[in-house]
Amino acid sequence: MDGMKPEAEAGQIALKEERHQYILELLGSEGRVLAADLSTRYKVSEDTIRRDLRELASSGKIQRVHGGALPRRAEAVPFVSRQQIDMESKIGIARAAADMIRDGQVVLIDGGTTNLRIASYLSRERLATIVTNSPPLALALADHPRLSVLMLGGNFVKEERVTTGIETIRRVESIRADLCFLGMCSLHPEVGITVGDQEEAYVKQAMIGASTEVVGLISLGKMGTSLPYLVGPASRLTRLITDASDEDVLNPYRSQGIEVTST
Amino acid sequence: MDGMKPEAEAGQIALKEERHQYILELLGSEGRVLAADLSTRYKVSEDTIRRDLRELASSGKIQRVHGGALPRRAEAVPFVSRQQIDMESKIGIARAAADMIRDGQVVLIDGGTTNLRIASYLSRERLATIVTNSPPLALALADHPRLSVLMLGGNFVKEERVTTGIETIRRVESIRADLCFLGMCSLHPEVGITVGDQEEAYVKQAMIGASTEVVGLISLGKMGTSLPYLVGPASRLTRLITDASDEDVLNPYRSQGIEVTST
DNA sequence: ACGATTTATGCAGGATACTGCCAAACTTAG
DNA sequence: CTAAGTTTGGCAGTATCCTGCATAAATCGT
Repeated sequence: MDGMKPEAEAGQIALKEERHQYILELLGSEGRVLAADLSTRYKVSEDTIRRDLRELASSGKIQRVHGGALPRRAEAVPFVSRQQIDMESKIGIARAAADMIRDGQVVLIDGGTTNLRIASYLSRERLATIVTNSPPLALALADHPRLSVLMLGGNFVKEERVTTGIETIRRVESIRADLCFLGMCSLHPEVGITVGDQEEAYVKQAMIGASTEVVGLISLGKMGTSLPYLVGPASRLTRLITDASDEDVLNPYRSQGIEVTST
Repeated sequence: MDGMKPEAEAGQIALKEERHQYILELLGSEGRVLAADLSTRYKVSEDTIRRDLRELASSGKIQRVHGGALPRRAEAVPFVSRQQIDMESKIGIARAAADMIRDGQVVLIDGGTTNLRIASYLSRERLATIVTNSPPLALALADHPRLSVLMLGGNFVKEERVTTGIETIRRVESIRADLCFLGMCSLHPEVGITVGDQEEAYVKQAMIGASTEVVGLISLGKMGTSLPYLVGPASRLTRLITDASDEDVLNPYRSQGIEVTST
């Protein structure tokens, strides 16, 4: 009532969007931000900063940690231990994906740790044909009583645990699938679907072409990022299953005609 | 701007996640880390470092050891298989088989639990091409640094964890291998090599035909038995590796011109 | 212009997380 | 075996976080 702008003088950041922008820049240059530090810097309470950070984190722009935030790093862990990362979200996504499969369908399933989890949530009553280039997935389905599993051969890429190459592609091209679950390394509304390996990109392209419906499974952390090799535009997906819930993140996909399921 | 690596501000690391990231990087570049060293480096107590290491270890990202930690490359997928059967004998057989492989060779390896063990005993220096219809074997080789792995596609037989069918056979027929390790379900000097599945029998036939040398791996308990589907006469084998040592059991094979290695 | 609805912010509290210290148990090396 | 170094689990202090609520600013509809 008294002073219109309590402390916000020239040079001080008073608006939320401005702070967000600035936090991102700072994160880019310093590699880390602390909640307490930001609070004194912008002359706002720590609660406000925390809200800012929470918001930025929920739209996937930063990685929130106790005490502040870090830039979202590309995971430097090419091991099996990726399975542990984001467990919670992957479970939700995988379960939603498993529920999409109907009796009698032919389903293409790509590699990746999220896709691997689909196996756990497939109803044991389900009768379908699963086609995959992921040996771990085939193994995970070995205990399922009614599924028929077709393993796609090819060169085995150790890091990703999938097969690739012309052999894999040829075989995929001779299939007509109802459904395809594509493992997403990264997805960006404008850039599209991208991966870190050229061979894998070709395989994914073939899978997209072979299937009526193409479903992308992607956790929040990978949205809005991109990698060197392009698979295709995001619009090649007919559906997106994700744990992201921020409308600003999801709407760009909806406007491209992609059905979005948020778990 | 170049020197913005974490090292530059090692004394100021305040966030847990930051330390974690840094520890992983350090582990990647130095090959090991010491708790006491990390403590002075980050200016936190050793207790905190130990907690960090414990946490990283429990999520599978590092291997905790007394005094510090090591990278965790050698750890493979948590196989939940029942390979306990005949452990002792299978280890000896698998080790002898692994020793047969030479640099530059193309090696066909069939499914089966004994064959799977070959992966563990393959020298990490060995440079060769492994062709297999066993997804578990391909996975077991994923941590090997120098091998090239070709996965044979086909219908996945859940009980045996191998691929079969015309697709598998066609692909095998287009290969010229130096060596072939055949998993033996049962072997009889007169009846020959037999298995419990027709499709598998065809695949094994193709493998025998595609390889210069054919090695049968068989534990004592399976010798002298037979199953419904014939792969071919015992004489199709050029070598037999077994834990049987009874001359009466082995001589019938020797007299067919088969080299016999008893472990 | 006015009140009503929405949005942003700050504050209080209870809950949670992180850290350092300590004692007991354990490991490693002589 | 002992001795030194290491690890673990419990404890307490502090910092950080979240929830709900109240206030202030901004937006909106009439």
